[in-house]
Amino acid sequence: MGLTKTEIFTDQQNQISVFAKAFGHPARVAILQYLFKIDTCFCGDLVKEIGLAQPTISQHLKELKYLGLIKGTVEGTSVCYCIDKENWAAMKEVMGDFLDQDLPENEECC
Amino acid sequence: MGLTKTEIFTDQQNQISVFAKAFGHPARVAILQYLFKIDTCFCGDLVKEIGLAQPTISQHLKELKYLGLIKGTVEGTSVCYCIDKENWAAMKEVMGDFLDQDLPENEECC
DNA sequence: CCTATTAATCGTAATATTGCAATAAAATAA
DNA sequence: TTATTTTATTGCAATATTACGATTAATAGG
Repeated sequence: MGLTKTEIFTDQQNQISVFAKAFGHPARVAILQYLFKIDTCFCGDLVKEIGLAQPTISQHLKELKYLGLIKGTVEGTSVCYCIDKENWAAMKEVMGDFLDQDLPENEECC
Repeated sequence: MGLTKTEIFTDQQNQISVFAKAFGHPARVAILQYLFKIDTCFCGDLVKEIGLAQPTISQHLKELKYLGLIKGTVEGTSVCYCIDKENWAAMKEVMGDFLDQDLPENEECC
């Protein structure tokens, strides 16, 4: 056990949870917010910005890259990171459909 | 180690990650979607709907209740669950601020 | 070539999460 | 009171995640 039973859920439900899990750590939230704030590629030292060890940041970046939310292009000895706009928009649609669900006012409800 | 360093992040970043973590499991996504679909309190057997063991569902419900996303009121031997509309709206605002960040078209970017 | 610089990977320890059997608790019905 | 029904809790095993030291690429500049 300890293993999520993905097979009993819909693709949509699994997709939502995979994206949500990516945002489920403040370091990844901070990385993404920083890339948005910088508003261009960031080819500097993300480790200094966030405050975790370099291997830890690298690991978080890897996850975000794997999901396609960020892109990384080699620029000399450093790597340039930025938000993948298309994939971010696609993710937003999936998450939006889930979050923007609405309930009519129902007075019979608890 | 193995412990998230929440103290180095902002309250907002931690809040986003806590909500995201709640959606980071397909069972919790499924539970929430079902409560939205039912569109009223659900006082039936959520275990049959989702397909996990009763203690597992109970645990997921506990987490969602702890975050305030759902309410549960005792109704005889069973419990009535529904979305907490106010808290859901508050959560949506926090997550929305994060997800709806936008980048202007920047051709100098990678 | 050698030496910095920067980022990725490996290995590992600590903690967290998931899932369920067994059990307990709470309310109803007989 | 004694079942019955429904949900919560406990305890535990399996897996996942987080973090970082040590090491390994990969590139740039002598």
